[in-house]
Amino acid sequence: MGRIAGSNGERTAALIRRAALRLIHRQGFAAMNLRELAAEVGISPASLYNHMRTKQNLLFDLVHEHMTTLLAETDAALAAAGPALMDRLRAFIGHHVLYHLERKREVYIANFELRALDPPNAAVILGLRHDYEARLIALLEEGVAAGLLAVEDVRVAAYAMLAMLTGVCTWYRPSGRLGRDDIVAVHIALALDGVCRRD
Amino acid sequence: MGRIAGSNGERTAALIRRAALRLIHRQGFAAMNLRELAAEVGISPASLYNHMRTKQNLLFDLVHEHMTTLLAETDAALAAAGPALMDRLRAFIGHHVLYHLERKREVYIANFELRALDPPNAAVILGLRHDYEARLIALLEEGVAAGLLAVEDVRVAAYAMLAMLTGVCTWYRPSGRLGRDDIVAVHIALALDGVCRRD
DNA sequence: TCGGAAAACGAACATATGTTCGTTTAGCAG
DNA sequence: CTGCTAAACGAACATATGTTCGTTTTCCGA
Repeated sequence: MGRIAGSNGERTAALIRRAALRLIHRQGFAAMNLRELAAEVGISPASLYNHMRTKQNLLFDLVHEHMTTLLAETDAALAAAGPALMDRLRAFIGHHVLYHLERKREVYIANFELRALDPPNAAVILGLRHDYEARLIALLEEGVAAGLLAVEDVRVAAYAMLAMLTGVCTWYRPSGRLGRDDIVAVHIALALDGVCRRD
Repeated sequence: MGRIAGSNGERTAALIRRAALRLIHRQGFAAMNLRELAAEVGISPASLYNHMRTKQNLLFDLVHEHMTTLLAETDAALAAAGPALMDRLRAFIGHHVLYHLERKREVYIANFELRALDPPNAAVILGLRHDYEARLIALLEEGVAAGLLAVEDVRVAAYAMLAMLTGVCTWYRPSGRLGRDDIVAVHIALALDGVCRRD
């Protein structure tokens, strides 16, 4: 059997990436085998190698694209927000939650399959993650300096906020009770004001 | 070669569990192979089966013991706190963070290796997790009813709080800059009051 | 139109991996 | 002391898995 009529490299590559995201998200990278991935795409295991170098490289590509997209979109959202610090902080939170609602598979994989990356690949991703965290840390520091925010430790606060905001990935279902805007609003309120009533 | 002088069933079983926690935490359950585990313990792969039924069962035992311990300790902490709602809420948060600092490997595994459990095993663990979440949801509902708390959605708020509080597992190092009590205090403040300054 | 690149396939390889089996030795109850 | 059980071992099995190879067929630029 040779090349199949109507086959198209770019389309097949996209199918592979989408199926890989599903499978890795459901079972984890180590538990996803390439025969299963190939079956999902509808090609033979050998054919996967027309579109990727190795299994490890496939994971790296998926995570790397996600991280660069996240960074670029975040900067765009910050630039689009008003100049006031609280507006930019709200923009950061809102964008983070929305992005994580829409691309929860990518986010989940990027967060929890870091250990499956080869050390050099992991270092690249950790660098990008560090850049992302730096955006929030800078906002918090600016807010504290301006007297708008009160946190005992900026770095820990940033990590805690990110953990909270990223948590939506683990339970969100598009068919759920709340709409996206509701979820965004709840998280902005929680991050800024906590659960206690303000009088 | 037969039984080794000084060998002891209970001690070996404990060594296996401890080594398994380390390896699963570092590499993930699917990526941990039993030859590596056996080498870490200092026995042969075949000998593992004197202390466990299957690899799957080992994971289930680890997660199950963690969840039942967490539930029992939480109830004890709540019972030991004062009767006022805010005292109990602070006790829940404080205990959660402390427990997660001290047993971050168990927590990480219980949260992120659920998908590696067989469906019947996973159902048991999900039930225990649901019980745990119910403790916090009940506290939040009581606080809202009493007018002490203000959250738009109790269930989402509980999930968000748990995600934030559990996040410490991903970055905490005992040798780090902050002591445990500092970290607990920061998280209680963040969960209750958020990052905004209160005047 | 025609030849090379692209994109698929079946088959196989080398290795990894969970598990079992038979055997052997140490500990301990009677 | 004796025999049963606990706890270890080496060896092997059956299967799974990432990857490569040679081949075949389609697409497309020259």
